[in-house]
Amino acid sequence: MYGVVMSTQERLIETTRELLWERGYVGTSPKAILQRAGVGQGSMYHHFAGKSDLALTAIRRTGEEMRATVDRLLGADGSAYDRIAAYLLRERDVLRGCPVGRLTMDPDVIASDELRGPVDDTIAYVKGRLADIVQEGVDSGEFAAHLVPREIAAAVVATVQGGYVLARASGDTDAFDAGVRGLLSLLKPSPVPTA
Amino acid sequence: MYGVVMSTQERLIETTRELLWERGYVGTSPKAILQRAGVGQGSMYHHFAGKSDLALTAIRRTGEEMRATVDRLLGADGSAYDRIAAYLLRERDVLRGCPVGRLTMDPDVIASDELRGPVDDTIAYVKGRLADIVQEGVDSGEFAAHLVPREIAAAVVATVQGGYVLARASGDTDAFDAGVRGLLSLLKPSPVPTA
DNA sequence: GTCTATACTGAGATAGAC
DNA sequence: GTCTATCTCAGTATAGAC
Repeated sequence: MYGVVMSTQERLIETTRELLWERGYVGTSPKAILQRAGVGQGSMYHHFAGKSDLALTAIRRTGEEMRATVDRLLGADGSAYDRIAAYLLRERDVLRGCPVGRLTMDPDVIASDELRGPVDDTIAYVKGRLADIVQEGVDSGEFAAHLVPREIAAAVVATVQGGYVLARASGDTDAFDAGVRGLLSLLKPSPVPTA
Repeated sequence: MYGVVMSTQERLIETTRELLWERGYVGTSPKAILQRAGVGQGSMYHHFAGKSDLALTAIRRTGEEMRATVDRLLGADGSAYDRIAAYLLRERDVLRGCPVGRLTMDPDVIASDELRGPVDDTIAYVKGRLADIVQEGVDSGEFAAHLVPREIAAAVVATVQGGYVLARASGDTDAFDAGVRGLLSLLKPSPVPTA
């Protein structure tokens, strides 16, 4: 990506993705986007209808990227536990938070069905994929039969999203890691005493 | 609280608490506060140095309130599991999110050690109290000995904070409840086969 | 203490030249 | 397509009257 010459339109989208991640929708002004992208006002209003239209394009792309990442992590080999652990333990820039989840705290995003749409879809997709894995684990006997896949999946995604909150509150990534380790310790299939 | 006559200063603080909860720090303007409080500009700058000073006062109070709530829930009778469940299952206005946790997504709050301070302190306090309960549960044999109290506490708080994200993304409180139930199903002490 | 008036910058969008 | 005016209103704060 770096060093690649991007079209003006691409630069606007990528810059908007960065700023939405850093500052959210309310905290991101068209002027800030244009300055960072090194583009004039006219270009933005030529390619996009306005701030919300540009943001929608950026959010959709970020959502697509996240699905691809999740597919890669959860589609790998290994037990159900291993794949869930891979999702939880993946390298992250923890203090930056989640580029999708953070938008749920944005009042203007939540107030707009159009902007909230891709956020909702992306998170629902991740939960669904995780629920599939948990179901596999239950079916194979790896996980206890009483576990409800969509509930475990929700807990897993919530731990990640909440982990960002803990880490950003303290300014320390350890808080994120602690939560993840706690969940994994609860999820770990105990070696069944077959005696 | 309702119907009680509040001083102008009190009205400013309470209104700011509301708006910070609804819209965050970046999304809350002094003008919006003044209009909702029905107060003129002068009063605000008489009692407070500016937006950040007023916000700091409001955040501190919200943090105190949260500690009191947590003390009440975790100080009740019952097993460790029961008290943690009480915390997780307490009545909440889920779609509003957490008035403290949401501030961690606010770039201006995170950029200011002064504003982030009470947010960090409050969340650390909740984690600490929960860790105490988990430690009790481990000591009494209610929880497995390999569980690390501060990790389980982090997972519990993260599930709540992340649950808000899931619920707000979908516009449905069920997503929050699912995550909480998932975590509780993992945490539930299995009836030990004493045979 | 509280109010209104004023000031200045930024947010968000439009108009029109090149 | 991209740029630079220009416009209107909101954000944040100060000044000074009552």
